[in-house]
Amino acid sequence: MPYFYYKVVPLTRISIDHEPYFTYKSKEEIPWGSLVLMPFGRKKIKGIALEKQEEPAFRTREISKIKTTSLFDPNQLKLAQKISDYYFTSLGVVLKFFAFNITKNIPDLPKNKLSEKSEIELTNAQKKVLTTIAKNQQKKFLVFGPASSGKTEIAMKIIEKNLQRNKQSLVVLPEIFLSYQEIHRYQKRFFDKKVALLHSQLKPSEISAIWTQVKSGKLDILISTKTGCFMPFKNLGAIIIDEEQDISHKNWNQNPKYHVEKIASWLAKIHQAQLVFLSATPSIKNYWKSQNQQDGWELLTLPSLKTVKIKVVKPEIKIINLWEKSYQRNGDILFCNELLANIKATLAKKKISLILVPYHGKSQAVFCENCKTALKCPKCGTSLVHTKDNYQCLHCTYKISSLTNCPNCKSYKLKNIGFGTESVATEIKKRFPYSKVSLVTKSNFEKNSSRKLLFKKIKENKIDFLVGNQTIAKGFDFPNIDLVAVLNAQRWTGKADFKFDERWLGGFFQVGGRLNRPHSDQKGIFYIQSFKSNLEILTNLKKWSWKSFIKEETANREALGYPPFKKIYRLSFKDFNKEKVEKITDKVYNQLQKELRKEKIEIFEPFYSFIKKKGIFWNKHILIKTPSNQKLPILNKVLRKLSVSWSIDPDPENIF
DNA sequence: AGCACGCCGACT
DNA sequence: GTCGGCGTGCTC
Repeated sequence: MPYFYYKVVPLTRISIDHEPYFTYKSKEEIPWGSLVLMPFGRKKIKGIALEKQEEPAFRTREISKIKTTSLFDPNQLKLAQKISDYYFTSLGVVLKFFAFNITKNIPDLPKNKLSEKSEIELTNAQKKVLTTIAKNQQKKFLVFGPASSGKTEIAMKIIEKNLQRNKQSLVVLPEIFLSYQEIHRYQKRFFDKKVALLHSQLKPSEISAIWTQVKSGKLDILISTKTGCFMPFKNLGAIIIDEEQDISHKNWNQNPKYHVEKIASWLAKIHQAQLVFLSATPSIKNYWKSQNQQDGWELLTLPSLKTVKIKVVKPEIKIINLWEKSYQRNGDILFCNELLANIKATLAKKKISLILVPYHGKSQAVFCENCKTALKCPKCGTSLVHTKDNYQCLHCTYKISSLTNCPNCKSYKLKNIGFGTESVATEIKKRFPYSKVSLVTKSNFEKNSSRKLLFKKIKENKIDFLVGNQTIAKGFDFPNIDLVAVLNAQRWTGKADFKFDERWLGGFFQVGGRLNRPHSDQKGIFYIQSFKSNLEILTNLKKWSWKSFIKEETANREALGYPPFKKIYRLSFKDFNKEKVEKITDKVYNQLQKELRKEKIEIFEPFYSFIKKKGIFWNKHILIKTPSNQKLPILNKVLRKLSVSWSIDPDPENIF
């Protein structure tokens, strides 16, 4: 029986300098883009079969099984190719992100039960923004507007236009479990359309249902995290990226270290789709690019709605320097007197106080009074966190019973230093015994049932205090939260990373934006307690002006040679053998210096990552700085030659 | 991830 | 010369 020969991409890590295609034979004909199983080396792995080939001169092996026919379409391959080139990751590894697990029995999409079509009349500013977007289909738009300035309304209007043209829309949100209230708005508005929600907690059959409808073009709107970009859109008309600055738009923990901004721009180009980014606190880089109309970016600014009809007042912002206050405190370092008084007043009004604490668990660290050391993770060397029932490492899976003695000197004199979310909740309960305190953790917020219960309680005013980590603050958008307090804000300072201030201050703007929602009678107060004296950048917060911070910070970036003024590459190498890590990173550093000496390229000596040893791995980085907006084919060539054990991030979000 | 191959140092 | 250790590159 004659064989058919196919070009196949094995879904595995292959040197990026090597051709990603291999030729396999098959007795059956295979449709383009099918997921197959085949032998590769001594293992059996998955691959994507592409075009038919002539019989080659070399030996070929046989495809063992066809798993899913036509799992990929040519547009997806085109996008994967782009990602592979830009992020120095082999095509096979990139294609894994597109290889959704499609089940045999595909259910129908769940019906949308909501049905309130609430349309708001647009302001002139919103109308102007919409006409500009409609006129320039090729551009990347950054819509910059403060909280409650009507950015979502812009997104919904764009989606509506695309529905009329029979085109699909993709809405990308950061961490979906923190965006439930936003998702609700889309579902309500488009109750009579096919809207699907894609996230990591769905069952394979549910993902298959979405995948099928995206591919057939039946699905109108896909609301998703960044993974939504890998779906097989039939006729994509618009991509909306909400909370453009959010860190979860970056795939930081695995290769390729992609950012949704890049993926979305390529996807938009392939489909000739509109591309719009929304933010109240845009990233320095993208704001600068849009302001200067670089790389196809365009800036659109929305004024606050207060200038129009809905009155939105900025929250009252109080910044407390705890050093100045500490001499007048009555043994109280958790809340200063002024904050305590306001908490009491909020409680009396039956409104909610949202208390944000930088540490998880019961303390900042666990300290042994006998040998005077803090309990450390034996694998990572970082402080262990005391939670409900154990001491655990936040960087790996290490945990020990909290009933233990000191692993160092066997003493039982273990003491909690400072406070964490759990101890603050306990303390509030102690001081206000009749109040209802709710401890919000990522895990109880991620669970659908517990989140719904919590939201219900909040709406019914059955909660007085919400206590949690700052990262969960953006999940709360309720009119009855009257006070927000950030305790020990200085915890977040001190790391000299280039995006540090942007993240730190941006977090406060987002938290503050939860107060004084439109149509509410909130008289929100926003407290920030801090021990640090570097409070200068907080003046921007007092002014409630992200724009003035951007101006300051852009000047810093330019002076210090950071993005967007310089481009940074971060090369990382990890291994369980410390000597090997040091030897190899030194060798590559010298090699890079030799090969790139003549170019306008700065190479920085290898240095250990912020967490020197993560689990069993030692981790070292090499930084490369180049002029931005300049193609450097030589650098590209050199980086492509690095061995597969290196990880390359061409736009790192942090350096250490 | 595991294996072949090739370069280089040590040794009968 | 030859054995073997290890680093590098390949896997249709």
